[in-house]
Amino acid sequence: MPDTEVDKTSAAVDALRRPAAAPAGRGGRPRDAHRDAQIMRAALDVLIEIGYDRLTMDAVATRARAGKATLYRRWPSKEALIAEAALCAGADSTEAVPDTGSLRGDLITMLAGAAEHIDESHARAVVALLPILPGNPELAEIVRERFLTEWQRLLQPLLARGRERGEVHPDRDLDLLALVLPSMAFYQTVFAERPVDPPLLTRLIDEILLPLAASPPHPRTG
Amino acid sequence: MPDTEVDKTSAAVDALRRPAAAPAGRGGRPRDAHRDAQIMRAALDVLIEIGYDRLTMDAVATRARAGKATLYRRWPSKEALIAEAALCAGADSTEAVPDTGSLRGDLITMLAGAAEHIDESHARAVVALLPILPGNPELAEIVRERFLTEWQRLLQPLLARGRERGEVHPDRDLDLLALVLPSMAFYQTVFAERPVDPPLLTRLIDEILLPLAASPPHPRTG
DNA sequence: CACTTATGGAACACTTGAGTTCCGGAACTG
DNA sequence: CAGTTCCGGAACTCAAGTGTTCCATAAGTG
Repeated sequence: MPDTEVDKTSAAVDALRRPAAAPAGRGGRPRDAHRDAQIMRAALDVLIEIGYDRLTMDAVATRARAGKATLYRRWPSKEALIAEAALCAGADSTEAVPDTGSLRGDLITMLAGAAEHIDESHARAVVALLPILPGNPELAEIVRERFLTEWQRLLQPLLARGRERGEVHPDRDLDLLALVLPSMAFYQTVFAERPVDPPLLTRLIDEILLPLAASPPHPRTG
Repeated sequence: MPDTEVDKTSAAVDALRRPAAAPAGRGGRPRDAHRDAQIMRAALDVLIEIGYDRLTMDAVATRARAGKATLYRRWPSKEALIAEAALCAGADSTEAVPDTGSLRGDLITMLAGAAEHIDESHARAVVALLPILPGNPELAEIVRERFLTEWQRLLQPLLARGRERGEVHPDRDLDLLALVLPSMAFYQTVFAERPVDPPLLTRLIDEILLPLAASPPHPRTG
């Protein structure tokens, strides 16, 4: 898990883990930290392929070329491993806020640069995690908050600057605006099986977000 | 399952069922057809509360006040029962296409009249069903197609008429337009836990769909 | 070197839940 | 009436999968 994560998520991830390896200096084989990421990557792949219900720890261990005991030395349960794997699937962006001179340029630049963590597999991982959320309210809260805030944190600075430039109508609710792209992208991921690739995002920006941002609410022209 | 369903879904539902009860006339107690709907209602409730992973046939039977054998006389497996329950959760609307004289009026009237099947529990049921879709491509296809087409079938006639009235810009792609509301409603359901109630829908219509419909794509005013 | 900890693979324990069968009673036919 | 099918509740079967333990080997410390 990258160390730029918010405290709340770090605490949640800690709660998903077993006690750490033996401290250095006592002798003994050191724990290979790379294995954690490899195991989680394998877990995520299996999760996306066959879903949470059919996923077994045996399958994850085989995929990761690890012993099952290696998995259980790190995570106390299947649920904990899968939860952490899905939470870590999309790293936070450390992109600087672009300033291309136009809202369209900013949006396209930002989303191109942030392709890694709006990667479709993140959305699929979250979808695959949805079924266990009813039984785990803390995790549900973190997943929801994280998924909601990620896109919004990316989009709101751009929309705000667009408003200053006069590209976003002054009466526009930026919170609501920032929901449009993630909503449509997520819907595509879940239902349309259309890859959320740069051409699609560009189309959504051009045909949906930009015209909407520039228009006033409640046009009532009809 | 209402008999207005498309053939594909009916075939899919038939495939989810065990052979029917003994034909009438042979004597023996008749099967109570009301129990089917009651059992599925119970299944849906449990599904939404605790998710597919934790749902047990015992829990559904208890909730439905039925014997487990009663469930298995109708459905061959847990998966089949849950799949049919979720598919039937939202009945198709038989609403007439409203004509209020304005796109806004049409949208609000249609969505108010169709509240039953855009009920949030339908979306939650579909979400809860997502985990079994990777292992069941036919069902996945039906769920996706059905969920996609339902809102679109409702919205497209209204948008088309709006275009005739000059309320929808002639360059507007109606397929894409018809995706905006369902996308945002679904996102709210899954992540924001905000009830998709008439005030929210009205707000989405006023602040998102109507201004968007009236505006041309690619404004490039920035 | 002895001692320690981590590893993968295998064997193991056990419980949970899907699915099946049984049975007394209910609801039907001829 | 006898025979038939459905019902709910209970008992049952069994295997799959979670989670645990074992062990030879590997990778460290002092």
